[in-house]
Amino acid sequence: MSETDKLFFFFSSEFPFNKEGLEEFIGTFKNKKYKKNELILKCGETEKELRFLDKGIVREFYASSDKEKNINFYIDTEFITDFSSFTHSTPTKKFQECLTDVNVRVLSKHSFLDFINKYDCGKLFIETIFQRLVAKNENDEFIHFANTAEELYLDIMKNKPEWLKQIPQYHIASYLGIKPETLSRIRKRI
Amino acid sequence: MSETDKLFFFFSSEFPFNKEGLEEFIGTFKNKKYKKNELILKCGETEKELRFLDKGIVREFYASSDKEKNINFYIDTEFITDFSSFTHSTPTKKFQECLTDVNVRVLSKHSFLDFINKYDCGKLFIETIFQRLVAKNENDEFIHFANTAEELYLDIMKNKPEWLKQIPQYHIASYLGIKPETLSRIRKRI
DNA sequence: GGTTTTCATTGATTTGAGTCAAGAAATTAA
DNA sequence: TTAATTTCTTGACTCAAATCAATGAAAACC
Repeated sequence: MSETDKLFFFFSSEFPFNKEGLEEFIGTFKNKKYKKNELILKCGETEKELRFLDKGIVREFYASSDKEKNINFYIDTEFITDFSSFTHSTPTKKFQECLTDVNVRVLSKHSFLDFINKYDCGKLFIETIFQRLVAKNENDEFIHFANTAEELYLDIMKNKPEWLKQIPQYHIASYLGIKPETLSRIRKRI
Repeated sequence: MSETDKLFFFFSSEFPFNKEGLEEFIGTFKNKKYKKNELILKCGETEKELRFLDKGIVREFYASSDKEKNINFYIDTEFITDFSSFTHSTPTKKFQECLTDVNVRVLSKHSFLDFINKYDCGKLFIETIFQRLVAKNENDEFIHFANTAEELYLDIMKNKPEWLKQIPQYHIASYLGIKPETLSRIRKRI
């Protein structure tokens, strides 16, 4: 499937766009490439573009002077924009780093705002995004409350097997909030 | 200030309503009272009303068979609805319990939808709510990443002193993710 | 006002994850 | 293919928080 087709497929199945709006929308995206280990987004920056992951793996994490914590991994084609930063023009608190070479499709905020003004579905898109973010955050919060690190790991085995195939274990450990040595011991137990 | 005035003040300062819409909106709220220790919301229920806290203290928490974790306390006048559950008619994962006698003002979902259809500002209200929820969730997530339990407690001392005056320490401990004995020892250190 | 219950503190002990360090395995580079 | 680097595993030890248990303080109740 071409990159444009993937975007089209993603949008038409996931978002309430009409065909006319969707085709114009996708046509305005541009290609962008990153090398493994490059940072796509840095804490303190303000999002100035919509970014759709087309190929490769991205980890998202918090970092301070003495530590890091992974909060998500992106493998499938999906948006990897910090929508809060994008929508309110506020600095992000997150980093995004390429775990492989990465292709993304990007749309400048300017183009996006033009689009919003022209089509109702653009506004609906942003609404939908925020509602889903709330649902995801609350679900994650509950999952972390209800499960131990070991249970979370079993959950990843079941529901995100591609993570375990393609992401180093020390990154998974950070995502689970434990040290790599501890994850190694959990794996031995299982 | 009367209860209606509080609602009016809250909305007009916080949300982009026009005066006409706002007055009609507030007029349709009804009063409701809860006793200390009563549950306002139970995991598994679906929100069928907008709920505005007018007086009293509410704790919000997750619970499973063997444990609980507090995730928020509400003291000031503000909405205490699970908007995800309300908007999507999905069961909530949260509990809300009164730590004191409580007065709330409620609006049925039916009345709210009527309102949405009549006034643009109603739609904007829900949009704003979700955008703020995302911002709050992300901020909380970062705060918990960057700080130890002791630092979080110092932060509460500084920014939420009313919590420490009015909420039992074992509930604060649960909010911080530690045991009451540990919080007691942290307090001795400070 | 006195009693009962709840909440907070303190001490002694246990426990599970972190730390440190070494070596094995796997991946990448030459 | 071999060498170099990175990642994963394993063991010994440390430490911070949980647990267990008892007491003291405060609040709620009659």
